[in-house]
Amino acid sequence: MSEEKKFEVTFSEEAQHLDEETLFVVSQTFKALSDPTRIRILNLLCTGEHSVNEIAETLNLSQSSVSHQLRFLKNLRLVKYRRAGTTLFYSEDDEHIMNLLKQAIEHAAHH
Amino acid sequence: MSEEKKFEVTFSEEAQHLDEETLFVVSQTFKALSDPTRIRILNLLCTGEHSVNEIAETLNLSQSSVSHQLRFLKNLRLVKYRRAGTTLFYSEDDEHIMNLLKQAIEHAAHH
DNA sequence: TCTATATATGAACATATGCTCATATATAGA
DNA sequence: TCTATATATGAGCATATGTTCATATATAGA
Repeated sequence: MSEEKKFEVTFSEEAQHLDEETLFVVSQTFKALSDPTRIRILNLLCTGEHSVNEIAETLNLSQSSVSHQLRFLKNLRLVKYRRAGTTLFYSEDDEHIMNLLKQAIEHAAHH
Repeated sequence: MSEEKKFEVTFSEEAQHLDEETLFVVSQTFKALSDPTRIRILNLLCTGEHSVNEIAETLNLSQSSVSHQLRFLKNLRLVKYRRAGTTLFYSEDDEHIMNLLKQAIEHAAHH
């Protein structure tokens, strides 16, 4: 059985002013979540940390492709890594954004 | 003062199985939210319905560009429209996804 | 029907994106 | 230091994306 958690999400009903920087950050964040490969990687990282090769093998992707995408996600601080010898274990680094992803998956899966 | 609302968001802690269709829908949805122009349009529609020209003038965009983007958003059922003579009033059509956008904006604006 | 206004559409173009391939870098062990 | 393993990186390429421009369509009124 999967454990469940509840989050309280508060936001304004009105349109918010969008300055250049906020607009850029929001668009970049959603861009990160708009690619099937990155979605699969992040969804896998929901289960805990994984090395680059583990990710590549589990998702049937090339090592290079995974590494490129992890760099992308790391630049946006959506993932982080821990080194153990020559192996890098990647994991989530933004609980809030991961919640957005999970919400979208549930929304899509149930409709 | 802006009115506030609270939503309870429930989701699994575990990675969810992602079938092809869910993956496609999720990526398409986030792709819709990954472009600054579409974000600005959706953010404006948070304040209620607006005609194409109103949107174009308010956001300083070309009529053509707005129309193209609205078609994109309409195909994904994120917006809908109501006709009044020759004018089309567009408005939100997916409360859940709009909530994701608002959450992301708040997240970005407060960091 | 003719005209004006509002919106939609398609082509063309420049830029962005994601992948592969080859290779570079980094760490650990012999 | 030499080798093996793990990961990162850059170039090149095919495709996707967002805008503009010109034009088409649709509705209302005279």
